[in-house]
This record gives sequence, C-alpha cells and structure tokens, in this order.
Amino acid sequence: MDSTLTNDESNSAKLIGQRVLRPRQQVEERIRAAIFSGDLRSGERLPAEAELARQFEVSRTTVREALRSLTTQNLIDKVPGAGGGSFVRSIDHHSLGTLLQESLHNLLTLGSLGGEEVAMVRQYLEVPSTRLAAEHRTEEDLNELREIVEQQRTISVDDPNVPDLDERFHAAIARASGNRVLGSFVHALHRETEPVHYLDLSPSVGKTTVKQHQKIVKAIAERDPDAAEAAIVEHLGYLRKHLFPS
Amino acid sequence: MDSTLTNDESNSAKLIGQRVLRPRQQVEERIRAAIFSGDLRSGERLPAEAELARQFEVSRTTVREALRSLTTQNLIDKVPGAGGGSFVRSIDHHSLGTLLQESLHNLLTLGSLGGEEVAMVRQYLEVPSTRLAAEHRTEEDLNELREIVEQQRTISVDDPNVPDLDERFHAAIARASGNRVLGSFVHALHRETEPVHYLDLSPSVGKTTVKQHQKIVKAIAERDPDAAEAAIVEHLGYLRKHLFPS
DNA sequence: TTTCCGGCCGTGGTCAGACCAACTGACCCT
DNA sequence: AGGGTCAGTTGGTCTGACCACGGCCGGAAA
Repeated sequence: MDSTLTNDESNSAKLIGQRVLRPRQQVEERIRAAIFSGDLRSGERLPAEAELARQFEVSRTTVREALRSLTTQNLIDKVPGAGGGSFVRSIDHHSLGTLLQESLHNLLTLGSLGGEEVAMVRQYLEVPSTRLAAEHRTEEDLNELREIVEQQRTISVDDPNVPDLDERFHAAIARASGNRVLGSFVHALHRETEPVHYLDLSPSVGKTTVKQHQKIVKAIAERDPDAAEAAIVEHLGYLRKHLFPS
Repeated sequence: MDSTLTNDESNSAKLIGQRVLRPRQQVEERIRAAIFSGDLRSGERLPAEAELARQFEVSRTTVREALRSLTTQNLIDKVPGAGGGSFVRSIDHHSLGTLLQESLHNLLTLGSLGGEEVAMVRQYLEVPSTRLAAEHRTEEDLNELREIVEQQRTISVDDPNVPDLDERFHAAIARASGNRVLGSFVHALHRETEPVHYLDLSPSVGKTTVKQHQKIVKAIAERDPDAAEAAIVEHLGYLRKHLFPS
C-alpha cells in the first residue's frame, strides 16, 4: 500500500543534519519576513489563498493555517467577499496597548497575577506620564482634559459613564505626554485595574476625585511638572487607600 | 443552558438581531472560555481533534483553525506523536514579558516607533524597580547580583558575553523587586533597547559601568532605597549620554 | 535476563477537491 | 434613475485520505 517515492535522506552520522521546518512554519515565516522587510507594506493586499498555495507549492490548507496564525498575531486582516483578501495590518503603538491589555486580562482572570502588582506598575508609570504631560501638552490636549473634567463635575456618581470618563481622563494625560509607548502602557494598565473602583462609590469620594482631577489639570495647564506630580501622587494615593484599604 | 449573557436587555428597542458568529470563532471562544473558567486546567490535555470535531459537530478543519489560533495566542501547546495532543499552556507573568518583547520588536523594526521612547519608559520603570529591590531583596538575589558583577569585572569589554551579563544584571534586579509585572516589563524593555549599547564601547566606559553596577549592588545589599535610586539614576543617565549623544 | 530494534498505532500535519457564504460590480428590468 | 438580479471572486467550511511524528510493546540479539 505504500510504494511512493520517499524524499528522506536524513540518516547521516555527520553533523550536516539541519532542522526540518514544517511547511506551515516556512510559509508563515516567509510572509512575516516579507512584511517586516517592507516588500509588503501596510494596507497592501496579499495574493489570494489559492495563488499563494501555487507560489509556495503547498496546499491551500497549509496557506490558510499560516494566514490564520498571522491574523491572530494582528499582522494581517482577512475580509471575505469579492473585494476581500488578506491585507497587511498597519500595526502601531495602539495595537501594543491592546495586546498588553488582553494579556494582562488573561493573567488576572487566571489568578496567576494579583491586581495589586499591576496597579503598582501603573502608578509608577502615571507619575512620569503626568510630568511629561505638563511639559509637552498642547492646547488641544488641554481642551480635551477640561471638557472631560467638566463632564465629570456635572454628572452624578452613579452615572454609567463614570468609568468611561475616568478612563478617558487618564488616557488623555498619557497621550499628552508625547511618549506613545508610555501612553499605551498607561492606558492598558488603567483599563485592567480600574473596573474595581466604582462598585461602591460614595458621593464624597466622587467629589474629591473630581477636585483632584481639576488640580491635576490646573498644574498641566500651567506647565508646572512639579505641581502636576504632586497632584497625581495625591490622587493615586487617595484612590489606593479606597482600593486596597489594607 | 445559556452560554451567552447580554447586557442590552435594559434597552427595550427591537434589537433582536445578533452578530452571526462563524463556526471557527465559536469553537475558539468555547475552548477559551473552558480554559479561563477552570474547566480545563493548566497542563491538561484536550480531546483529540477528531473527538472535538464530533463534539462541536464541525469538521476537523474548523477545529484545527480554532486550535491554531489558540496556539498562536499561547493558550495551548500542540505536540505531535503518539502521546501528543493539545495541552493547556500554563501562562504566567513570564509569557507576558515575551509577548511584550515580540510586539515591541515588531514595532521597532517596522519603524513606527522610536527606540528613544521605549528606552525612556524603561528608565521610568527601572528606578522604582531598583528601589523595591533594595527593600525586598533576599540573600539569594544578592548572591546572584554579586556573582554577575564579579564576572563583569573580570571579563574584557569585547567579550561576547557582555550584553548577556548586562541583561542578567538588570533582570536580576527587576526580579528582586518582588513585583512580577514590573520584572517582566523591565526585562522586555531592556532586551529591546540594550543591543545598541555595546557596538562601540571603549574600555573606560566599560570600567565605569562596572563601577556603577557595584555601587547599585552595594546600595541594594545595605537595603538603602535612596542610595539605590541615586545609583541607578546615575547609571541610566550615564548610559543615556552614551546612547543618545544628542 | 537485559538491551535494542522494528513494527503497531494514535495523534497532529498536510493534501486534494468540492461546496458554502459573503461581497462586488455589472447588467437588466421597471 | 433606482432597485433588484445574477455572475464572479475570495475567504470559510466540509470531506476523506494520506503523511509525519513519537510512545509502546513484542521479539530478536547480546
């Protein structure tokens, strides 16, 4: 039943043996290399799966597994239909934040990591983030911050938009810092550590929070890094006391 | 027997239509949920692909695509052979560092991110990392640090092990901090920002680096956070001057 | 007996071809 | 002109087969 020609000549005593790569792995690596080398630029469309299968001389199944892996890695997007295909995804610093957040979420829900460790790192980053924001903020950043705080001041503490506004507030500061890596990190860490806050929030805590926010914005507006640092430290310490009242 | 929960019920609009999910997506989501819910524990082996296909009433192709995606997400490992199969991968804080590093590497090679931004974030994290290390270090941590510095002191500046030793040094400090998230971050950021260092290293720079390392270890040994912070700030500033001599 | 070799066999990996599903665009009918 | 219809392109799924890998076990060799 087995009379096909075999292409394995792998028995050799010398060290000329080399690692054999699976077809899927090779295809995936080739495409990835093409992306990183610039042969395939962002937004560009790859050949159809059938065409790729012809070029690589493998089955469409193998090509699809390679593309599936690349898709999961956020390197390409696949859209069905006539005008569809596989498109090189433009990965920017924003995707880094998303990825980081997902991973953190996994670790937190699996229990192999405590929220306290994450929150601590977030605070370490938010201090320099606020300092930088005070130095580099634009008028546009300032306007956004003021608008957010204004909304926070007017709505009630049990408004469903409270968490969203708080997230936007901290994200806006991180963005104003001018460091995109910092911004992505702070944003991701914030989104993973914040939700616990607003479960039981008293009106007085909400008022104090808004006041502290105003203080931070004021320092940023005046381009005063030291005051901004002091304000954010006070704010984080206050929140910390209500989060982990150990 | 409900597996989906919707929070849109408060909205009494006639929104009956729901997103149609592809089979692969559903299978993937089910398995992921099984992992996170604890039904599948770390290291546990999933049923064979054929068996999963029967249970989900889909083809093996679909199951394989779902498993491929989960594999790429580092949620499961697949091993071929007789005793093989799909195993739930125990994801810990270490995988977070790896993931972060890969993503950073992608962004840096694609040019959509400058190394300077990454280096800056790393420095922001390494200061508290060193402070914490001075407070929480164990005798074991200390021995490792001393051994590393001793090696750095004896080898020459053009030794190929120099980058590796430096990486181990900073990683050991981050680990000694006791915060695993912080440790993973510092390690990943270090691995992505360091390589540029040792391209043109003069003997005097090497000597100074080792001296600064010794100073840091001394402060950590004496459990003196302030001295440790001062030492690491000096070290980072020195390196920065030789990295970005703007 | 002990060791080693060579199949058996379960499992993932790949292949081939077909059909289904989503979408585009041109074409036709009103 | 507007809207519906149909063909064509492309990804998504199905089917069934075979290949590659590696643990297991029985039999041969030391």
